[in-house]
Amino acid sequence: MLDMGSDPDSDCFSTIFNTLSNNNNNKIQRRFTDQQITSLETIFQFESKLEPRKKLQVAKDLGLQPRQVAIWFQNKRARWKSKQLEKDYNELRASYDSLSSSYDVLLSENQSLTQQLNKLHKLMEKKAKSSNSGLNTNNSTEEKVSDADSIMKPEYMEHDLNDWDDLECNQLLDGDTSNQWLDFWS
DNA sequence: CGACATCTACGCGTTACATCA
DNA sequence: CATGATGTAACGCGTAGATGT
Repeated sequence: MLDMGSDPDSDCFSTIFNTLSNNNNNKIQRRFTDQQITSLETIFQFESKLEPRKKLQVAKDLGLQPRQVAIWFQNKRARWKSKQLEKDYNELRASYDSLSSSYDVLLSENQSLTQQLNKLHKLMEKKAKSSNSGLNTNNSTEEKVSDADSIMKPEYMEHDLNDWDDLECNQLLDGDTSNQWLDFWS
């Protein structure tokens, strides 16, 4: 992109332009007064863009050139947008951090539950082996509930333990399914 | 009615200057 | 006092929409 701003020749144009558009200065930047700023800020709160007629009126009221008012609103919109972006970023960041910590908690719970399931699985295998070896003296068709079974929640008992291998447990927190979990907990 | 030129306002990036730590 | 960081008025450029020819 052509950078006219850093070109000395363009400064001549700027000077000419300033002379034409600003009666009394060129290159001398004059800060707006506190009253002018306050008025402009107040107007901006209600309308971030000015109708041409309103712009002329504001310029007249504040003793500014209409172009100065237009530029002030342009810069103000840019500053507001920048701050808004920063605010949005911070909110998203906080949301992400919250989700991330929730995920860590879920991951920890998942590992704990997986360990419990492994222990139960081994207990069940042990029990099955002892039953098959004929050492089980209980002839009743209804087996006595083992300690392992007694601590399992009913909803877990609905599933065959063989279906709850490590892979499947881990899948709960992997890929697309993790979103469902996070949605559920949010 | 469509094509083109001109004007206007805007967003974006940048510059030049003022202010402050 | 010098200097770097920050804020801000103003600018140039590109572009979209409105208007005129």
